[in-house]
Amino acid sequence: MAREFLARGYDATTMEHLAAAAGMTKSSIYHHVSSKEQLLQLAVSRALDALFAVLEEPPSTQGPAVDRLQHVVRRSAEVLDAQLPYVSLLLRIRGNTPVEREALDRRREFDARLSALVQSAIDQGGIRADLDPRLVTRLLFGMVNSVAEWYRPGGSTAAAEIADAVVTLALDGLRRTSD
Amino acid sequence: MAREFLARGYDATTMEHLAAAAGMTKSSIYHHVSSKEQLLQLAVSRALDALFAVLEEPPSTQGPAVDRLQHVVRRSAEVLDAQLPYVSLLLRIRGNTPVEREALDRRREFDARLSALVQSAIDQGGIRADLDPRLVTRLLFGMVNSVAEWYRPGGSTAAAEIADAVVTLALDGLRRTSD
DNA sequence: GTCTATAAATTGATAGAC
DNA sequence: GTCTATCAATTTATAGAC
Repeated sequence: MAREFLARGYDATTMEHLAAAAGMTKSSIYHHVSSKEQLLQLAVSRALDALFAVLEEPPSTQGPAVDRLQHVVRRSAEVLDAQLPYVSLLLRIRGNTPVEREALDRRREFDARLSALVQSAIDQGGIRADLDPRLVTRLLFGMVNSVAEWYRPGGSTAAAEIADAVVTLALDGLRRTSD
Repeated sequence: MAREFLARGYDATTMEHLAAAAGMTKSSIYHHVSSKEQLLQLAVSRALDALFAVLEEPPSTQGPAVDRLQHVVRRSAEVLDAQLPYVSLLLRIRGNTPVEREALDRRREFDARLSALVQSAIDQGGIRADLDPRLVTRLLFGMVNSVAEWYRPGGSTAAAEIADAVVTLALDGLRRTSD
């Protein structure tokens, strides 16, 4: 279901598309859900729940902020892998309807939590202080989220490799490492 | 026009929306263009032309690959600033129609050029060699492109500051710089 | 070039049988 | 729970006057 939205985008996916993919007719779908928008609601809630859960994991709540940040970055990439269609849907929301706007509100709350984490890491001297924390947060998780644009589970690139690359690139950069 | 698409997304923007924004009626628009999809065509072509132009600028074609890469990253961020609605539209294309698929083809060609540049930088020892070049390219320009999700010209963050932050973060990373 | 219709197709959703 | 209609609204696009 969310796979159909992933392929074409929410607006371009019709109930007819969903019905064909589910092997039933349009009207049968309405026996299970009340509207197309409710499907969107369910999907983005699933994504948001998974993302917020990362913030509650012990490694995200204990220890130096840099380590916690690193853990959140890595786990966010893994959530993207495990919940790809749902997270993609969330990332593409524009706020066109009440349901979308509520999802955007929750997402902004999540982003604020990330931003606070980056700020803590700076305050503790764990990461460089010469860049705007808000900007760093956006670029860092923009990089993580961009994975949703091309990653497909089961492809040639494993989720763990991606998570490692993101963390390495974000923390140490591309510059030739010593030598 | 492309601003309307930027706000709601292409599919969710109706000819009525465009007409209201342009201060005329729906039918008047059809005096200037032949279809809604032609508007998309014009917009994404503009974005692609601007991006490909960056690759032809002398600093992109001369000198060490790292420097050329750095220039392309910085200029791509600037194109995003100057052509935000058009580039956003391009980035959101899913390939639902022939026009969209053609745009995706051109974009893939652009991505291949970027990937070749990253490969050169690795070959010349300008950037670390322990990460997959294809993956690095995707993450690097995923970070650049993610700026389209939140950046609005005239806001508090200047285009130059963003371009600097992207280059710094990508090349040197977040880790506390010496000391 | 812009307007008022209006056509033609698509699409989200419902009614009611089985 | 799934089906066959079918509705009602939306929306892209056209016709033709001014």
